[in-house]
Amino acid sequence: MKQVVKTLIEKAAQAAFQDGALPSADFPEVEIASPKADNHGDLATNFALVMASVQKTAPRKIADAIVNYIDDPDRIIEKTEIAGPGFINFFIRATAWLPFLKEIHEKDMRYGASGFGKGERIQVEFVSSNPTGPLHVGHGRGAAVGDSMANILAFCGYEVEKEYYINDSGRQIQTLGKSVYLRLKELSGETIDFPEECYQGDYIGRLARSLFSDGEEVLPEDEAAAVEKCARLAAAQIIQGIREDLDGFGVTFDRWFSEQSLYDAGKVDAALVELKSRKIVYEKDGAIWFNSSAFGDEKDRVVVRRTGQTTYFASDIAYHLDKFHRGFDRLIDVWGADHHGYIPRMKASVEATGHDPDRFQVILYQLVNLLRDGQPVAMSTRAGEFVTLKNVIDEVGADAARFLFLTRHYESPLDFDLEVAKRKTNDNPVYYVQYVHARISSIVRKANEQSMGGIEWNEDAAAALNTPDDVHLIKLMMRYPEIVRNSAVYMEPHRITFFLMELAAAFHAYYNKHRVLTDDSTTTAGRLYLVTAVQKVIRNGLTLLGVSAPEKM
RNA sequence: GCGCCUGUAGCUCAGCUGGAUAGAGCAACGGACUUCUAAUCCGUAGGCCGCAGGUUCGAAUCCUGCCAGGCGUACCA
Repeated sequence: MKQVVKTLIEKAAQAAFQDGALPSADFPEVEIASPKADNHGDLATNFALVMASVQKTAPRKIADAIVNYIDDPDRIIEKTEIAGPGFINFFIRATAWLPFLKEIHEKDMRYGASGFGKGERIQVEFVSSNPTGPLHVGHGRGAAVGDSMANILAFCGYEVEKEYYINDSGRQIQTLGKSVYLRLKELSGETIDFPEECYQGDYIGRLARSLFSDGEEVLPEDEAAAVEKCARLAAAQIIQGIREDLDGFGVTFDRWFSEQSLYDAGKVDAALVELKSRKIVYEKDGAIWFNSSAFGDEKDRVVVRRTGQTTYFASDIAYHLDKFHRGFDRLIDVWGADHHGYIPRMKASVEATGHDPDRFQVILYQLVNLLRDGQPVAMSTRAGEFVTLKNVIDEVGADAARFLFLTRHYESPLDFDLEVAKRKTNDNPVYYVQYVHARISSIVRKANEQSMGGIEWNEDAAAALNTPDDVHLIKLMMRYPEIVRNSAVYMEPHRITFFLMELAAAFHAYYNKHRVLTDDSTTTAGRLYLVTAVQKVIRNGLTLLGVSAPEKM
């Protein structure tokens, strides 16, 4: 509809210019908006305002000229008004909306989809939590954002791959091995002094026990080898747990990428060689430094320590280089805000290795505060005492958790209240939205029981949809494809969430005001056609968010 | 100190990338279930959009400077 009106305006402006009613043919892009206030019409444009300076004419005069030259053969427009400083408001004839309803039914699961991405290859990397302990709520937010972002991009015609990067190499893994090893010694009766830098959580002890309780695995005598073995087994076990937790959250990956595999394939060395040949690393104080300050970072960064060990940054450079080598056009990393200091150096490394830094994007989500009834839940990672993501999902359910994570812009800190998440009221919008789907399912069931006719398009039935409430729902649903697209463009999944809440509110209001199943078969058919369209849009949106659309509640 | 994020109704948050009278939910108050699911709806009340300048037809939105909170500032990740 926006397109239709836009074309009408463009043609009108041309015609006005040819007739001399407008002095200049230098027209800007026509922008059509859906006004908030009903008395501002169904659609509106600020075209005349934007053009005022170029035309050197008062905005209202320009608006006048354009309105006069609008040629509307299909009589889509009921009337136009020039308002305020020079807005043109369009009032669309009620029946002109109906064809779009048909479109929703025809496109069905694909309504809202587009080819916008043109098959561009995007990799979304998210969670990528170190395999040194279970996931907590913060990771849940990253998982929800990353996963639905990937869904949305795929729905918009991008070719998307989801990846989890496993830091299964380096010092943290060593520390993990040592922690497990020491707990094992403890189990066998030794008293040991558990170092502060080791992982403190109870899960380390449980892990140690489970790994060696069946007697299949035996520790080598040599301590270094024993620690090494503990590290390997423990990391594998933890990753398995992470995978299961994410599975329970409805999050899956196309690929789990091991950091160690980069070393094994010599890719970290290769990346360092490449940096050397480009002369963007240098030696100082026995270490090798990456000249990231030349690419906008605030200082240079070490890639090889004095000890000869590479830093995580070195393998991260190699990793992202590898992503580009795999042919991705765009890389999106989803990180917690506590990593934001890492962005400039990663951007720098992308540029330094010869790639466009704009093709590497980071979604930085702010941290999650876990609450219960408004009171903070203690989350001491150091002491290893924290509520895991699994705990949260078990308590509130995956749907509620996922939806809640997406009810805020990711740049806004999130208070996640366990008690609110469990509530089945308007406090907790998941159920509010899912309830729409369940309610409509129920209506359809009832209609089938009473054989009140199918849900087919026919002109008479559609013509029964002539109240402002009918049109309001249709107009809302027509905005959905644009919402999805903007959600992809700006990488903001929460736009879908808010749209769903708005559509849900409109439906609930409609439901309370208008009976769908009536004595009049034409009206019934029309309304069934309308509400089942709503049902489809709700289901499509929830699907993008990774939330189920229940038939019953 | 420097960098990033945030500041909008009592609380939790939106605000379509500069548009018209700033919107929801919760909490408060008053209403609606013999009717398709009340996990719902209708109404009332609630605002110096952190503060001060600037940019222009027009600013919650863009720029500058302050103020407050969070995070970061390693040869940790």
